[in-house]
Amino acid sequence: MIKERFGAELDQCFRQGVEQGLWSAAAAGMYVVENSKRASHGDFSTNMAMVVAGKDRKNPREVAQHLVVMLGEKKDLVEKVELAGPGFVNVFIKPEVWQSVLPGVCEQNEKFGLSDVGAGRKVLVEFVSANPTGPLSVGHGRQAALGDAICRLLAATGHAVTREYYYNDAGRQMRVLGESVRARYLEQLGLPNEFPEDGYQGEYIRDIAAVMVKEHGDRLKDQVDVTPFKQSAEKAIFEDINGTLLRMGIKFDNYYNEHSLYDEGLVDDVVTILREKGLVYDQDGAVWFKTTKFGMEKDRVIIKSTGEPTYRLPDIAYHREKFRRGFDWMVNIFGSDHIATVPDVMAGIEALGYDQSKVTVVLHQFVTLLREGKQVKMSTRKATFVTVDELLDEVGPDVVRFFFLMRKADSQLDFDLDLATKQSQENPVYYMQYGHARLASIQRKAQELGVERGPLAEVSLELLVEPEEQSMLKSMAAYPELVNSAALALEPHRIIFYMQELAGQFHSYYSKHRVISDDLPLSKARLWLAEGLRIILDNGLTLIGVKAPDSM
RNA sequence: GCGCCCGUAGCUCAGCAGGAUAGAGCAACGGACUUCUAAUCCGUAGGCCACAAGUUCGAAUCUUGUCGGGCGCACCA
Repeated sequence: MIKERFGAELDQCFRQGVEQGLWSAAAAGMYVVENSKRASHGDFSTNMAMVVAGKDRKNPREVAQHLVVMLGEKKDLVEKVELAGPGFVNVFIKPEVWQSVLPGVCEQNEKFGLSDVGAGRKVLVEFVSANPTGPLSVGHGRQAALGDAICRLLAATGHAVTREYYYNDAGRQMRVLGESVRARYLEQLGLPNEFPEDGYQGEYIRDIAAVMVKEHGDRLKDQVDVTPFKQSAEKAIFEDINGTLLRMGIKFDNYYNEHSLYDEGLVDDVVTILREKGLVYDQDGAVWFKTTKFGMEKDRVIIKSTGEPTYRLPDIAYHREKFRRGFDWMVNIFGSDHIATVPDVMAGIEALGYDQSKVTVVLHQFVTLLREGKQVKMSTRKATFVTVDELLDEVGPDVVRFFFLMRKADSQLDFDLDLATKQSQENPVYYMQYGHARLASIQRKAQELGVERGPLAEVSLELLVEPEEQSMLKSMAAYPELVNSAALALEPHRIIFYMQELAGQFHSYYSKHRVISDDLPLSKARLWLAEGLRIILDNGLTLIGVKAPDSM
């Protein structure tokens, strides 16, 4: 907010310089304003002089000198301006300007930081999308936390968000699942059975079979078609998955069944359209998509010689439906093992005449689970994977979400179970939550003592002059910009890093200064400051789906 | 062999669009609770930003190459 104001003033100085013939307009839009890293460099600094000098072949320090004079005249915003180094211009903002951010924070309260940069654009975010073959594992957990936080960020920035879960209950995987259940069913009836070679060995299969024995007795023992087993399994597993997601606080708006694409002839449509465009051909009994036309190394099969489509075809049809449903932006969140599918689908979108730049794929790297410092090996087929439910049992939803979000998606993530389990200083989750609890506690204490912070308009905010107070106000002013950039970059981890920093500033301040004291005007100002901090911690935690407790 | 991601302090990682003396947490060491919650704070120590070249006023950041780790490269999803 303040940075934008300063940026506008700087632009005006630039234009003024052009008018006065001090420099050309060549550098327009090429210079930047940044937050100074060092207090001695002021609040903001700009490289404008160096960029201008580079374009016009002038001496940067001379250009900077002009700028220093011009900025010095912005007396309602600027305290002082300094020329430094090779031509940086460092600007110190007046304390009262920083103090003025506080009323905005407190009045907007839970709305502070929200924006409408999304302008109501319709965004479809697809994530988790695990087929119902078993409980959600740790990898899905990362995707769930990431996807949901991205949705929250997009919603906070004025996008109309739809959360969608895409699944397939018709493929080979599901058939094997049905066969696995049947084998356990027969086993529990004491009948001969053959467990599929690549069957699902998890205990949950036995549970599903047991329910079937209870409901149907041995009536299904001669059942040749696996459908009833498959259906029971799907139902039970989806209930389980949804239960897990709900424990994490995640609700989808829509579940999209791949099968419906076939029922509505949408898969055939794609083949027909591509064939008409000459982008498809038959060879060796299979149908091939000319992906080489879209810069890929070789063509890909979309219908196998058995007549079954490969996963690409319904994926393409699904994306075509996303476009036809009128979304302006489609965000797909995939594990890095799905990298290979991305170019295929993108080629399909392009081939069908849609704009692939409207599709953004967020790939996240794998999760390594550590227990006692050692990696826990996981396999879906064997029962050796750790489920999200187990994580939730051990550490609770706040810790789970936090750990999954604290790294950027590109990085591999170590989930250290021992660290996550610790309710101590080593566990970074509590740092922010504790900050919020402390801030809430201060307000309670003030009430107990009968110290009213009173109406904001009557509070002497000019008393907030401590360096710690100034720097917290500065951080607070940067929050809305942070939310915007995190949303547009689809990077929730930025919120976490910001809040760790803000909570740190507060903890440090807390141990150095007292909010409530004998000085009533000062107490009031600081109580409002504390309230502003609490609001931002609350809002930020909400964005990543972690609770902001009033006491711990 | 090819494609994508990663390589920054002992460990786990930030570093926004190239900017000034590279940051945080944990671990280590030394301190601080009669005062609004010590799940906290203060201090010390810790670095060839994997390596090499290039681009430029300036590179952890951009380009190329090398090395190391992860994930892919199906008529599986």
